[in-house]
Amino acid sequence: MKQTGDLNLVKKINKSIVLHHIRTDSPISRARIAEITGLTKATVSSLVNELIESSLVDEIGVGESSGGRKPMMLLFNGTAGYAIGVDLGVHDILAVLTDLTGKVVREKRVNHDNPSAQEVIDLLKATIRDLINGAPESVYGIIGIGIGVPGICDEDGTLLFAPNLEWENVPLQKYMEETFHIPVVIDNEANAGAVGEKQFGAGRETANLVYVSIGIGIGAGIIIKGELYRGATGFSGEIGHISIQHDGPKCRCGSLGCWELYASEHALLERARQEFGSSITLEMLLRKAEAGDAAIIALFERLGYFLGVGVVNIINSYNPEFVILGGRLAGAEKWLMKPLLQLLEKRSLPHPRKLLNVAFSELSDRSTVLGAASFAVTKFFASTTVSVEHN
Amino acid sequence: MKQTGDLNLVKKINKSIVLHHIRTDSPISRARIAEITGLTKATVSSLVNELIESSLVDEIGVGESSGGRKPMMLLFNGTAGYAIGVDLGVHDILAVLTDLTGKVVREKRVNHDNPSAQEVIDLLKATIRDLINGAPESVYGIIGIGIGVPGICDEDGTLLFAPNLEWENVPLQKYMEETFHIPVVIDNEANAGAVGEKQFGAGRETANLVYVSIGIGIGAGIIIKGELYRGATGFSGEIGHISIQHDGPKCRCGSLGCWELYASEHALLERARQEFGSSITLEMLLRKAEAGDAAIIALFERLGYFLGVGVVNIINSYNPEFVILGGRLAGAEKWLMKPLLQLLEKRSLPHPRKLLNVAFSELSDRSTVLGAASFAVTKFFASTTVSVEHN
DNA sequence: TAAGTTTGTTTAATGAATTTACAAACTATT
DNA sequence: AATAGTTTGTAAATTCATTAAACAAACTTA
Repeated sequence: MKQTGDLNLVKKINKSIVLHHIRTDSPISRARIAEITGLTKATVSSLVNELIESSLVDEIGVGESSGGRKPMMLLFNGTAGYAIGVDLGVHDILAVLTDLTGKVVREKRVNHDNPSAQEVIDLLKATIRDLINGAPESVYGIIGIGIGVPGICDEDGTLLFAPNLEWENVPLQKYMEETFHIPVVIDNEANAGAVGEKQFGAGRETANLVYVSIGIGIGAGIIIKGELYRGATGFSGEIGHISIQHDGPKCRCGSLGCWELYASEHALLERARQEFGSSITLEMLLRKAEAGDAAIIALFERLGYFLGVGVVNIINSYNPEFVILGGRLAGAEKWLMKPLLQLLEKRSLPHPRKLLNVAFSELSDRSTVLGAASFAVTKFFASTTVSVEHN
Repeated sequence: MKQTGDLNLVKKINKSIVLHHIRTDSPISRARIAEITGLTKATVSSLVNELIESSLVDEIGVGESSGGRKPMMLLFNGTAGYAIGVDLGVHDILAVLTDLTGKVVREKRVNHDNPSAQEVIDLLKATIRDLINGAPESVYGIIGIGIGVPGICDEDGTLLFAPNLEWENVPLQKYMEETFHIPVVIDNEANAGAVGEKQFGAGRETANLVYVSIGIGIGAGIIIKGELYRGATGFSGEIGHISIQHDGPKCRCGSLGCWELYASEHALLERARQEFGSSITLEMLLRKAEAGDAAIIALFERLGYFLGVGVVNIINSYNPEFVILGGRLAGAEKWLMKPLLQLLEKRSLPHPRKLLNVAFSELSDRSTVLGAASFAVTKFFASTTVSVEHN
């Protein structure tokens, strides 16, 4: 059912707008917020005072006058609460405690060699418990947990299918909420990564971006008009399984010639092992390329070409302003970027390309974990200031 | 700038909700609307009376009692105004006059053999003028014009690039508004087609669908949560230029192995002409296939296969509930569908496919023209009942 | 015929924003 | 210094759409 309008809705909308400006443009005065938003000074004043009341905003003293009374500057109080962000990887768990601005306060990384789901979940709980116990005192305490997972989830936070973990139908959100009794958000690691890059990384200035997560497979998180696009049922972005060769080799998904068979880290290593022995790792390849090994450099350049093929497909179908490539391959940027850009220049449609930018992640392996924490913070604010999404 | 909330916004939201229910669930009583929406009877009554005042709603007499006073039934007044919808094709113009419910009142189809842009625009104007002159008297008159074009447009209604018309940078919206002095909406024919199918065709029950327009090229219109998705800058959906063979033949777009080189009507005819002579047409192919010509049927089956390859890519990247195939190839459905479905069954990911449906258009060649008219109607209601989109 | 139900309107109350006014604090000018 | 003008933030009165409560009219059922 559609959400109807009433006075409550009006207040929530305006309060969230005011808070948004304090979060992004602070330090800022009441008068300036009124000017920017079009709300009257009286309205802004009233809403700001409620936000101060609820500890989300602080007055930090007077600012510079522009020819009249000095303004009282407002600051978002990032330490009114803390969030947990988790990147549940195939071989390790990266977890962070952030404040409400997304600043990392503590961080834990633990390995697991992919034992049973139960053992990984227990490890996950212990890791989170540890971060919670070490969190500073605050008004709202731990406001929520966000978890990025390497697979497909539904709206209830059940991990439906994670091929590389070999998990199926794990109700992760339920488990976590039963354990910690705070709101939990579960989403795909590429979606979380896209949000991480949008909020804290290379995509801060961009409303439309695609984050391509390159690892064992290839996934993508798509941000449209500043918001994550999830597709019809919440599991879109399986872009690694776009076929770039309709009669190519068979993929485990059933299709033929999927992009991730050519352009993933896994594909690179497979090929390198065929040519140079089975014990080779990405770190070794990077070292050899750095030392000038032409055969290895050629291998990276070939990968750059195939990355480009898929990126052209992304550009032509999603038309983003920014494509951000994430994952450990960022370390090979210097060999990948040239063939990739050459291919884009040659092959993408002129109109979509005009505004386009391609870059590797700025956050290295933190995009997902920061995005996951950001999910928790967003959910917190949605419940306190605006809650339009009820359906 | 974000839209702030005030009483005006509340009223617009609620009025549009009430009108929406009268448009879709009529005949319906005030009491029933209050029940469905959660608004009070008093609020609904007040809003309905304003809608009656503005001629958009009529009382059509009392309905059946369910044990008390008989309800006064309300009906949307579809003839309070009329809209023009146009499908500007490469070889012809199809234009319709519809009422506010989308019902076609008059229709005109004229051929043009792609002369200069100016001549086509003059023909377009004459065609529209003719429909306007023949429109019935109504309260609001002609409320707007929607035009679907075979190319890429910007937000100002300029046709940036239409390869098959050989047009570039034609400010069509400006021309039309200067001529007719009513609101004009310009959009890609595939986008219009998607909206047409969503409103009036196979996609009525579906919130997430992709309409694939197969003609000289292949385009797509994407509907997410009931709304058209336009990508970052308004020219997304160039899905025909997704490469399905990274080292395939060169496309006019610059890339290699684009889907439309394999699966468009144009590609089919090219191949047929190579094999069976240069004078062959789609109609001839259909007739021969109908007569049992195995070579021709094989040609269609091959096309079905390649349609499937692209549809799998669409499913994996957009994850829609429904893929609707439009264009003249609908006539070959019986030979295309089997290889297409076989391919889907084999190649698409299990989760996205679960809810998926694939079908040919129900509206034959009217999807675009009806969608275009619907654009005009939507714009009209946006300006009279809700106008949130100002930025 | 009486009792209960449903519809739709009327009236009063609520509350969030706006408008207007204003005091406080500051800068610039004479 | 004194004065004028500007800017900030609050206060009081007004506006207006919704809600809640009451009610009259119209209808069904026992």
